[in-house]
Amino acid sequence: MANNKLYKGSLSTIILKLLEENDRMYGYEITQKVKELTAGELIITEGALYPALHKLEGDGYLTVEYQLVNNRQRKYYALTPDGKKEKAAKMEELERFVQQMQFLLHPKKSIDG
Amino acid sequence: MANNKLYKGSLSTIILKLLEENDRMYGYEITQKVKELTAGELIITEGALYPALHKLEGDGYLTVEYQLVNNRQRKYYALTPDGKKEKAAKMEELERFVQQMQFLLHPKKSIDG
DNA sequence: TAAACATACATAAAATCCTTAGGTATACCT
DNA sequence: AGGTATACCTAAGGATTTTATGTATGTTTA
Repeated sequence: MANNKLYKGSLSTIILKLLEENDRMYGYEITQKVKELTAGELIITEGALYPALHKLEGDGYLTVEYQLVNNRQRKYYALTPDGKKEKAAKMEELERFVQQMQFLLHPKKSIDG
Repeated sequence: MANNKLYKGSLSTIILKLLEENDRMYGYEITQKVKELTAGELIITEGALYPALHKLEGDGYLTVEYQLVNNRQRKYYALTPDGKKEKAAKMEELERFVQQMQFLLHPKKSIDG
């Protein structure tokens, strides 16, 4: 990903979450969706995305379906039952991360402050 | 750091922020402070911490002072003026990161919701 | 109609940051 | 004497990302 090094480690969480919301997506679509949702601030590079998708698939969290649209091959990914569990676990981990960062970086404020 | 892979990239931000609050700290103290603030959930490993401190020093963001306490050598680090600027920039980056994660992961909720 | 841009996939080398594993040394407690 | 805490350090390896490059098709623009 470009611009922000903090995203390291959160890419698979983002992918899993987007797939839960959209049922099925293909790689290029994911990059565009992330760009759209963050108003162009977050760019997922393909060199990061495709290996991440392949790993999630290899781990049994995603299924793949090929579809030809406008004479272009798309690979649609969808969550498996294990993928849904993994998504929930990753989300919890991320919430803990954000909370711990609050403790560290805003120690005098309350969590919602 | 142990336990949570999401911290990748945020270690230097944590160090800079803690140094701003405590004026000067030594390495071991930082590991203990982080453990304390996160109720033992976040452990900064020394293999991550010391190289990070050396890099921040090399980049001109930290000064070093040696002090002998109880016959043990401590290296006290403090922010330089550039370090304070860097700390502010890193904090902004982190705030943006958290906000972008909200956009991505809680798209139907408001930011404080 | 050629060039540029967008769509859509992919890999490989290099960089980055971290974990794991070790090393040195002193102080304290049992 | 051995274990734990304090206090510093580095090096090998792993995981993830950036950067660079490749293939191919469709659409827009000069």
